[in-house]
Amino acid sequence: MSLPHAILTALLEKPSSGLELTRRFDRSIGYFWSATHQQIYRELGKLEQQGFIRALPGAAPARGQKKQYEVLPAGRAELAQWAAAGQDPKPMRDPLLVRMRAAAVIGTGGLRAELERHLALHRAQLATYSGIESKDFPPGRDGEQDRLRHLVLRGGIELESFWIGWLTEALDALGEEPAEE
Amino acid sequence: MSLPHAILTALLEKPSSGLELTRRFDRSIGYFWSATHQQIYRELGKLEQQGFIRALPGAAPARGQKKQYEVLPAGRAELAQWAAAGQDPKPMRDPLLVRMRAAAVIGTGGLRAELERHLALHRAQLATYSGIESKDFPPGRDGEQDRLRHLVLRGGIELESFWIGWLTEALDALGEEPAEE
DNA sequence: CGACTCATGTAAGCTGTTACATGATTTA
DNA sequence: TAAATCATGTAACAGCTTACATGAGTCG
Repeated sequence: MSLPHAILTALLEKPSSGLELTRRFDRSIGYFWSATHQQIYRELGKLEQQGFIRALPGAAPARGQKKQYEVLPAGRAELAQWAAAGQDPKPMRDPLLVRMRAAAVIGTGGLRAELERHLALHRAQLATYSGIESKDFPPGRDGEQDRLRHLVLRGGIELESFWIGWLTEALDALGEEPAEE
Repeated sequence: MSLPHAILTALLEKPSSGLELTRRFDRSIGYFWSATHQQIYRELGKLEQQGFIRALPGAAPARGQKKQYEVLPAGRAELAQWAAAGQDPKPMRDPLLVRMRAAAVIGTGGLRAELERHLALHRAQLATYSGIESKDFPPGRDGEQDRLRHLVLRGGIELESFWIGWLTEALDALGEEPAEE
C-alpha cells in the first residue's frame, strides 16, 4: 500500500497534475517507489474518490486538459497514520541472486557479462545519486526536512554501493574459474 | 518470472513435494525469492503442464497425498536459458524509505520506534545468515557450487549489513532533534 | 470418535505491466 | 492542415496476497 502514500507525499511537497507526478516519480520519489503513469492516474482517481485529495477548481475536467490535485486534511491524516504504523520489512526478492543460485546448479555460462552489465548500471545510478547529493545537500545546511530527505538519499547511495561491492566480489569469484566450455 | 525458475533450481537441488518446497523456501531459497504455498502449488501445476517437470511415478495423485516432482530436460534447458538471459535490475521499491520521505513532510511522530524495531529484525536476519555461513561454508572448502552458493549468501549478509548501517544513521539523525510534541 | 496436523488445492481481490485509445496543444 | 507532443485515460492480463476448503494420516 505504498503507492497512494508516495503520491500523497509528492502532492504535499507540491500540488501537481498526473503527468507532473509521473515526471517527479521518474527523477525523485520514484527512486524509492517506482510507478508508471497508468498506476498514478488510477491511484489519483481512487484517492479523489476517498476524499484524500481534490482537483483544484478552475482546471477544466476534460480529457487532454491538465488537472491539478492537492491534498485534503483527511489525506494528510491518512499519510501520518500510515507513516507511523508498524509494517514489517518485506522479504527480499531479487532475481539476480536467484540466477546466481541457479548458476550454482547448472553452470555459469553467460553470467559473467550479465554481472558486468549490472555493475555498470549500478555505478551509473550511484553517480546520479551522488550528483543529486552534492547539488541538493551541500555541507552546512541542516533543516529537519533537509536532514530527513538527505537520509533517504543516503539510503539509495549505500544500497548502490552494496551492489557494486557484491558484484565486484562475484566477478572475482567467477574469475577464479576457467571458461565453462 | 523468477518464481518458476527458483522452483526449478530447488527441484534440481533435490526433488520435492509442494510442501517440502514451501519449507525449503522458508529457510533457504526463499531468503532471496519468497513464496507462499499457494504460489508454489499453482506454479508446480503450470510447470508440469509445460513439460518442465513431472510428478514422480508411484506417488498417488489423490488430494492429501504427497506428490514428488522432478525436473525434466526441458526444464533444465529453460532454466539455463533464463539464467543467462539479459534482465535489467528492477527499480527499487522500499516502503521504509517512502515513509521516511513522508516523515520529512508531515513530521517524525512514531517513526523512531519503527526504526528500532526494523533494526532489531535486520540484526536477527543477519545472525541467521551468519549462522548458516559458519555451518555450511567453513573456511577451506571451495567447490564451484559451494563458492557460488556462498556468494549468494554473502549478498544476503551484506544487504542486511547495509540496512543495519542505514538504520543506525537514521536513528542518529532523529536523535539530534527533540521529541516532536 | 474428535481434534490436530499434514498436504494439496480453489477463489477473490489487489497491484503492477503492457498495449492501446482519445482529446488538446504546439509546430512545421 | 498534418504531424508531433502533451495529457489523461481504458482494457486485458499476469503475479501476489489472503482467506477458505478438503482429504488423509496420527494421536488421545
